[in-house]
Amino acid sequence: MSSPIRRIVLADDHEAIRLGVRSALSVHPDWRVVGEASNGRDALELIRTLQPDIAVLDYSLPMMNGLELTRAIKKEMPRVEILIFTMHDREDILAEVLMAGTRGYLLKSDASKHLISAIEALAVKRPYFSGNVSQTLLDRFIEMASRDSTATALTPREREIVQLIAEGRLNKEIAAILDLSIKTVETHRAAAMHKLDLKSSADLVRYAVRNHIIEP
Amino acid sequence: MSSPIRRIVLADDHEAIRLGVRSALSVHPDWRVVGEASNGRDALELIRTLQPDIAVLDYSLPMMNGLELTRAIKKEMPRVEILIFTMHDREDILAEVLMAGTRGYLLKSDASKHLISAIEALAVKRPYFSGNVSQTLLDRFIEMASRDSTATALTPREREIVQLIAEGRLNKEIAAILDLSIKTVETHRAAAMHKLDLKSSADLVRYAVRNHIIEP
DNA sequence: GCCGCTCTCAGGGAAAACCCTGATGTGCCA
DNA sequence: TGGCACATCAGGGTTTTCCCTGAGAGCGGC
Repeated sequence: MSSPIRRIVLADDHEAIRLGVRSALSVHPDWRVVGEASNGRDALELIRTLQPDIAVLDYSLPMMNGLELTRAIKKEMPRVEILIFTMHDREDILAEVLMAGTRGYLLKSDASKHLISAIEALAVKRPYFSGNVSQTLLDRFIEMASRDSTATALTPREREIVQLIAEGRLNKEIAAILDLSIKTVETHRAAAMHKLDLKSSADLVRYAVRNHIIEP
Repeated sequence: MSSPIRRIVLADDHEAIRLGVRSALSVHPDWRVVGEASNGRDALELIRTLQPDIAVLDYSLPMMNGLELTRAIKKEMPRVEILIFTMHDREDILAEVLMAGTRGYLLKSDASKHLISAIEALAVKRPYFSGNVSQTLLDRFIEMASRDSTATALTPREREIVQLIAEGRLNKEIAAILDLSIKTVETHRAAAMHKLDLKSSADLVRYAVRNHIIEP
């Protein structure tokens, strides 16, 4: 079985680094670097238009740093997986970017050996981290990240309602359970489905199963 | 974590054997023998009323033998797991009862050592077999059994339509794909949901995921 | 040859989901 | 203090699902 194509966008203010990453990624036949940016603002615009699977972002980007950029991307396009690429081996930065929704963190000093593995991990939606980050911090966030996954995009209320829908409840029942009007339930349902780009409620159930919001 | 309660019905024409099985099962705190029958017809009636999780059936039952009984049960109540309990170590019988929908086959000579394991297996919907049945036969049927699971109850057409529904297709789309009228699709959908005792299409999707009809 | 199962389709009505727009209140935070 | 995200609700319409009954054709088993 061949792995699906992964479309990748790079953002780093140093052309040399972009070139290095690009050539490192070229060893993999199914990975396509579809765009590059040298600052955060351009990167966001580029990612909006290209909708890549993975974004490799320098933490210290001009105009808009990797952290702000990550937040912006995750807010708009939660399905884009983000690998933060930095020279800082600092726990506070890692914690920040993890909370912003990143699932990969790679030190530039580790790049040559680990870049491939990091992209591979993100390609199948698994987290990847390098550096001497504390194991406990890592565990805590991996746990959270894999539990939440792309569900980060949903508000708590939406998530709650998605869960009830996926459990097979009718809007009417949900309204009764949560003491809301049916209209409100409909609104949340529609909002969630729109955010996640789901077309039918069957899609929604599969989403909920994949993201461990419910058990199959 | 505590395992859920398993409700069990016994059917054997020898009281002594029922007593033996009952006491063997009593070692397990979560297993309840909720009913006993000494012939096939009574057994079917009992299973209809009690709707147990598991039925332990003698193959050579009076009135209606284990094979016919299995067919009847699986047709009406596919979720009831069946353990055939027999003194015949014969491949043809095994093949018969497997095709009828049994997922457990236990020789009376093996009862003391294997009864517990057999029930344990069925309780978590895994097949169990004892005796010197041929490995190839066994493999072939385990494969089929685990792929089909309780989905045996569905006709091929129903299964096909359940799959498409679970993939998020509308009745209209399914009708177009299979070149049927929407009404026919509705009929199959309703039949499948009724057979499987599903209330909403969300239930149907979860069923499809659990039974590997679709990937989440 | 009749019985039962499967697959096919239909009518018709009730219920629910889906879609869009618009509106109000609340709380946060820059 | 104005903007923004979130949560709440409504009107009003279209589409889809859900539910029921009924029915004919084909096919394999007893």
